[in-house]
This record gives sequence, C-alpha cells and structure tokens, in this order.
Amino acid sequence: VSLLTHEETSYRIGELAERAGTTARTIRYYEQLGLLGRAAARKGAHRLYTDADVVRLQSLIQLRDLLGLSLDELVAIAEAQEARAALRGRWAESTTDAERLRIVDEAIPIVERQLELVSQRRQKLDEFAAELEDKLRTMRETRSELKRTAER
Amino acid sequence: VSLLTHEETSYRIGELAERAGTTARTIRYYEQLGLLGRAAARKGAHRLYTDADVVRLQSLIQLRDLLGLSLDELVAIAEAQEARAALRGRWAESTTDAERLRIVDEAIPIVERQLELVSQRRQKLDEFAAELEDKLRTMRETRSELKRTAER
DNA sequence: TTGCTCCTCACGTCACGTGAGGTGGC
DNA sequence: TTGCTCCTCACGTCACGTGAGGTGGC
Repeated sequence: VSLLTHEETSYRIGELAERAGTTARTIRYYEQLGLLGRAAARKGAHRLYTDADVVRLQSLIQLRDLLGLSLDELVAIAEAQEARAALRGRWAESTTDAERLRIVDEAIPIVERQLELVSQRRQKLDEFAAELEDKLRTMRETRSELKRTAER
Repeated sequence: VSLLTHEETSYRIGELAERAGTTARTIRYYEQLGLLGRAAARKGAHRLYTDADVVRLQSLIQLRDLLGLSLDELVAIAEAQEARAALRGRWAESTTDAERLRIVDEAIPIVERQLELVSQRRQKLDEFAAELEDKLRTMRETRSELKRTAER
C-alpha cells in the first residue's frame, strides 16, 4: 500500500507567475483581493502553490484578458466557484444524490454564462476581422492597379 | 453647380462618446495623448467632431478592447496612420503613380499585422470556448446520470 | 559562504472616474 | 430665462510596476 500516491509538486511564487504568464506582484495583489491562495501554504515566509493554483490562476487570467472582466467580476466568479468547491468537499462524502443534483444545477448556468460571453467576443472579433480583410482587399486592388498602369 | 455637396454633420463630445461607446473624459484624455482631434475644431470652448472622428475613435476602441492594446501602442498605430493620411492629402493631387505605390506598400503591412493579432486572439478564444464546452459537457453528463439514478 | 529568489512596505504609473465651480449653446 | 451639456482643474481609483531594505532556502 503506497503512502506516496500524491507527489504534490509545489511551486514558489515566481514559478507560478511564469506558468500563468504574469508576475509575482500580480499574484500577491490577487491574494489580497481573495482571488488566490486565501489560506496560502507557506514555507517560512515563502508562499507555496499547487498544480490546482496554476490552473486556477491561468483561468482567472484568461477571463481577465480574453473577456476583459474586471477583478471585481473575477472575485464574484471566484466566490461562486468557492461555494461550489466547499460543497464539492462534501460531495464525495455524505451528500445525497438530490443534493448533488442541486450543486450541478447551480454550477451549469455559470459556465453557460461564460460561454455566452466568449461567443459574444468571438462575434465581435469576427466582425473586426472581416472589416480588416475588406480594407486589405481594396488596398491590394489599388496596388495591383497601380502596378498595371506602371507597366504600360 | 452645388456648393453644398458636403453636409458636414458635426458632433459634440457627448454625442461622439455615445456613438463610440465611451465617455467624454476618455475622449479628452485621448486628445491629450494626441490620439484624437489633435487640432480639434471648436465652437467657442466646445469641441466639435466629424463622422471621420467617429470612425477613428471606434476603431481605436476596437483595437484597445478586442486586442488589448495599450494607449502607447495605439499612439504608435495612430502616428503611422497620420503619416499615411498626410501622404494621402497629396495623393489626389500631384503624386505620381510610383509614389502612390510606395504609400500603399507601406500601408498594407500595418493592416496585415493587425489582422494577424486578430487571428491570434480568435484562436485563443476558440481554445477557451472548447475548454468551457468540454467542462459543460461533463457537467451535463453528471447531471443526467444523477437524474437516471434518481428515477430508479 | 555566496547568489538567487523571496518577503513586506510604500510610492509611482496608466487609464481613466468623479466631483467642484464656472461658462456657453439650444 | 431655464436646463442641459459643455469647459477646465484636480483629486480619487483600479490594477498593477518598481524600487528600498531585509530575511530565508538551495
């Protein structure tokens, strides 16, 4: 029977920052806002993070950069996620199927909302791309016309 | 012969802000940075804007929000555009075809670069959407399984 | 022991938000 | 004449950046 089933790779703040594409300062600021490592493990004064923190920070940054959400909005999402995580802690244990169903039913609309925001962004980007392609097309036409008259 | 060929609809700062989806404060700040209305027409102390300004501001905001460009980067793009606009002023007049060709040849890579940035963003958004859809799928599967066991 | 990364203040910066007090157009 | 929008300071805020001075892990 192995007592070493979980290797528990842990990261220092600089490693976490690099993996998530941000800085140590940002991570500390997010901690202050309650976005990350609310009860961060420490080795002395040094913060220690897990793989779960890497995933969590990456997704926060995606929501921030790709959807342009403010940190206030991220806090709201994070709080909802934490409420679910707290429930999930009891999930595997003593929860009944009816309670589990309630948890999933609450979680689904949150992800659906995020998907909706992503779709809106995609649409805007598609329109913008079409604009730019149109612009480029006319410019290239102008260019080739100038080329033709130059050859004559 | 009509002397009224251009109706010259003009906007006040609040109207421009609304059309571009921003605020008067932002417009004044952009003016200060040289992004907009460098030599803004005024009626007394009130700033006046044209349809061209509406288009210009809208595209600045698109670049800012959709691509996440800083105002510094926008200034760089705007300066390049102004250089082209200055040349375009002479375009219709005394420029030779060879000069016109040079202008288009300089303008095309700028738009190509912007399109490239848009494509990168679109790809990231697509990946994010796929992630979310995957998440949603497993959640819905869990949900329907719970429903099934509940029915038995 | 020597670097390197980490720590906590704390002030600076970017991109505006938000009044304060006043003048001008419809 | 009365609102409404505009004007110019100027301080506040959000999301960090950037040292200053110091301690701790490899």
